[in-house]
Amino acid sequence: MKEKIEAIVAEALEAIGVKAGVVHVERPADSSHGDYSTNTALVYGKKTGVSPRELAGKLVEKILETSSDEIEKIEVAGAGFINFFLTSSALESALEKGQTFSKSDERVNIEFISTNPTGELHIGHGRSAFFGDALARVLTLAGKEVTREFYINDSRESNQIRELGKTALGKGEQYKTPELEEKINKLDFNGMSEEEAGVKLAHAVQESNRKFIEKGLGAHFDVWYSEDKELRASGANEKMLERLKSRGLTYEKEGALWLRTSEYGDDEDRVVVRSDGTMTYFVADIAYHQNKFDRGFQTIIDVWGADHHGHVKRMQSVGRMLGWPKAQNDADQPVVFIAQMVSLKEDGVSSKMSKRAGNVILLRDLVEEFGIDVVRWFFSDRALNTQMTFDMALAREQSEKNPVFYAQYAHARLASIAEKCKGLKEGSANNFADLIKIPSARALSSKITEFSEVVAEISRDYNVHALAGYATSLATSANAFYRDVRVAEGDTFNPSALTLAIRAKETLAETLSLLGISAPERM
RNA sequence: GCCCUCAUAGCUCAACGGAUAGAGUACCGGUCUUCGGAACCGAGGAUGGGGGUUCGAUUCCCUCUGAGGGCACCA
Repeated sequence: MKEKIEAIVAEALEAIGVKAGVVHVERPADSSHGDYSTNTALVYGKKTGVSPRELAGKLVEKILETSSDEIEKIEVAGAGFINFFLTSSALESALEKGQTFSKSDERVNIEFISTNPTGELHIGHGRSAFFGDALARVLTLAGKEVTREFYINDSRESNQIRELGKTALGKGEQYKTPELEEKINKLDFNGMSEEEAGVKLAHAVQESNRKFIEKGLGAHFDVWYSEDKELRASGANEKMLERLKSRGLTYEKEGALWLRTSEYGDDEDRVVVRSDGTMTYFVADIAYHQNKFDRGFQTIIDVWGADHHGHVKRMQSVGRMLGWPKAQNDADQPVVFIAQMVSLKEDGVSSKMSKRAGNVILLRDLVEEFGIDVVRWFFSDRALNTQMTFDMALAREQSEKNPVFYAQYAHARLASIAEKCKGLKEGSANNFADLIKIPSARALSSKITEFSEVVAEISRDYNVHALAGYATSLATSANAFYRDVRVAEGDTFNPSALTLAIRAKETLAETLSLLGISAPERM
């Protein structure tokens, strides 16, 4: 419906001789401003030298010429806004139709979490984990072909694997935690080199992380990409290096080989081969992204932690260097999302989470204490770039009054009503048009039809946290409806009210499911 | 020193450059013979400072202050 209004406005704009550009139609916060509203006259008034209200008047006149049975009323309001009020039949058919998303042949690869196989996931990983997972769900629903990918930094030539190996052999302390020690004690590293021991231990760590991600977090991956196997052993790294060299993109300095990234937008050039002859991780990273394009993905999304933001520029300069295509919205590739840091608050004092200081909170512990639904909600209801502070005491205190329960409760209540109606007789006719004369019933209907718009918008702007906000407001609308309209009365039920209640329940469940959160029938 | 984020109500967070800046929580007051009260209704309470662009700025630009992160031949 929103697209339709946008088309109507754009058409009217053109009809009165204004060069059609982008037209924005939105849902006004205040329902007295209609179902949809547009600021088109304000935006184009200036360009055409006409006052916004005058232009709005002309547009409305034009729109009214081709009367639509979907629009009940159009009005010009405020500085020049045009407000649209839908007819009950338009609302009803939008409600029945549900969400429709046309299949797109856009192939999207989204890589997230990708923790090193040197330790467990901590709360900092929660952000990228839940953001990536929910985004993948949204994009899939929006019709895109999505591949979820996890990159395993397990190259036996990397320093971290060597360090891990040293620790395994008792020659080092790096990455040592009680959990890691437990793993070391269970494994046999007899006669192994540091490298071999590192690979073996990394494999064990990765395996338990994978289990936790799938079972504990409920996030699944289509591809677990092994750097050691796919890039090192396969020779892809070497091949990439040769390609860079042969195209004259590298040069030698101080015994090392440098890549000319600064000529493509980076702050400085980067080392690709150290003076000892080994390749840096950067080569693998380049080869990896090239491989994603080679596999046929048009959009490559990376979700990284804030500590990796410095890599964005160099990676995108490589994109320009190698001619990687732009993303659909003309963004540089790879498209990178940075999850801001999680800081801790203990006894009212903020502190940085640091492994050395021993104040790391594992994601596992959080899930065990609060349950996956609460944790998912907590990490998903705010924008990715907010620097969230995690107050353990506050989380504990608020877990019982967490907004996630509010949404789940509304769902359970609607489920209970639907269940109850199964044993009742259909009551006297009460059609939809009559039902939505009740403001809260109309508001709920409208809110339900907003679902597809929320999904469409997130698939464009990637603001996944809008889902939580939508779930809350849908629950609020459902509660208001519950207050005003009785679905079951005595031994009969109101058919159109029941239909509305069921649609609300389904939509709430679907929204929660996009967030990876359960929608219980009873609580 | 350079680069990236961020600064909104007591607290945790929202707001394609638009209409009276919204929620939750906390505090205060009210609803209630419950299709499930984990509910509903109401009140008070906010854009860090200073410039600029605009018909209009929380949003864009400059600057100051404050917070976090990054500036390796580690990943």
